[in-house]
Amino acid sequence: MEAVMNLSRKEQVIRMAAELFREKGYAASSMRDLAQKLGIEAASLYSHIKSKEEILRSLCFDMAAEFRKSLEDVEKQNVSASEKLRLGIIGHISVMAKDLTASAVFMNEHRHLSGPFLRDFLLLRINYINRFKAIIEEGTKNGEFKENIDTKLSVMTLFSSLNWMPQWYNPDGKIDSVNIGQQLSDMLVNGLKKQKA
Amino acid sequence: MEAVMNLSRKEQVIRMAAELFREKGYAASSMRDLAQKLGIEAASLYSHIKSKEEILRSLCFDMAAEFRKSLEDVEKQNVSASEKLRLGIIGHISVMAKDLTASAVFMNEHRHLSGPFLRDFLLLRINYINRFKAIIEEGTKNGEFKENIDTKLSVMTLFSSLNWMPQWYNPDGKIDSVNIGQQLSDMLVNGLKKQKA
DNA sequence: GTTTTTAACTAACATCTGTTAGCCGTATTA
DNA sequence: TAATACGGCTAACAGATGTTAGTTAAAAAC
Repeated sequence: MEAVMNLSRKEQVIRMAAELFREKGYAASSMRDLAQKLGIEAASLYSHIKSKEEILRSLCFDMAAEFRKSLEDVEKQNVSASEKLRLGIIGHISVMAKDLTASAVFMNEHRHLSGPFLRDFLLLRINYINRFKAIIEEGTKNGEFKENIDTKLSVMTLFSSLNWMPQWYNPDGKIDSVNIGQQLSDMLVNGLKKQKA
Repeated sequence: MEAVMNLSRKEQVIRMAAELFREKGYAASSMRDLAQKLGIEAASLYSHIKSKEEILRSLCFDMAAEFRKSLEDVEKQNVSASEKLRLGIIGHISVMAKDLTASAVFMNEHRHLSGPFLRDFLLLRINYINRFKAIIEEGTKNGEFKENIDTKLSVMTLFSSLNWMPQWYNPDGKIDSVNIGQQLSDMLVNGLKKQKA
């Protein structure tokens, strides 16, 4: 149970760091800034974390794991491509909505990961994207979507929309995350779907 | 005429800075890094620019001006809302394609502008977005688009897609910028357009 | 051919950076 | 009650940061 308390305080540090990184960016955030937000001295942070980058790593890879998990659940389902896409979008947005701050860091600050960690992160990311791409391709092959679609453009458009949400979405507003996922997928899918002219 | 040469060298500095800021981010880019890219000493940079932030300012505000100009040309035209949207999208992408590096900086690094400059920038930006929003609203009012659209979501989706382009678009690839704008607007507009069921 | 401009240099500044070492009070555990 | 771990502290480091001052060689303008 010491471990629990330890984690609890450590996660408090990480959460504050996430807020800071989101506001000012990773590189512009100093350990002294972070310490001040917590009301302690900079050196005291190192009782809880090993380095500044360790914080970024845990933020990025924890989010990546949640995104992955969410998509895996969707892939198991035996439904049409457009339905899979819809569920994938809603899942992604739900994961983001659970921690918008970490999501913003995940997507804006990951490039400050060093060397092999950055590499690993990018591999996870491209894998995730490719699995969405596969869903779209499945839809074009079985006739759900238009045949002359540029898959890369489509999937990048989808991802752009998803990834910028933390920048403008207000979780206290009138529109909740499932609703927003629903509308977004409607908007994109109906743009992709072959129309019965 | 001295001014011309001066500008020419100054712009060389700014261009290199744009590349650096894009790769590493503004905060993580040092003046010594920049100097090294140019083969000179850090202090020598100050013969050409007043400060690090001045570089960022000129990058951000120059791009903002070009976006604005492009949209103004479109607004003058007397065409349908969906056509205006199409032209606006193509215009935006064309401006970006003319300088993808500066575009990436414009959109990822503007937050490091200080105080009043950041404020001015954000005002320009929201104005630009609102003018796109107005086009979409025009379309919903005159029956071109579905009535039950969430305008904010739509315009944010559009912007996300546009703004992330510099991250993945390869200008040497097979698909040119007008083509991409065409496809993107097709994808979005046909998602918005009322469908003759 | 003298003056001016351009574009670079060296040296140095004050401050900020991430991080380590070693110490100490308080609360939990044995 | 003694031992341990938690969470903080101060002091300090070695290096990086943006920027200024003053200088100088070469090129352009007069």
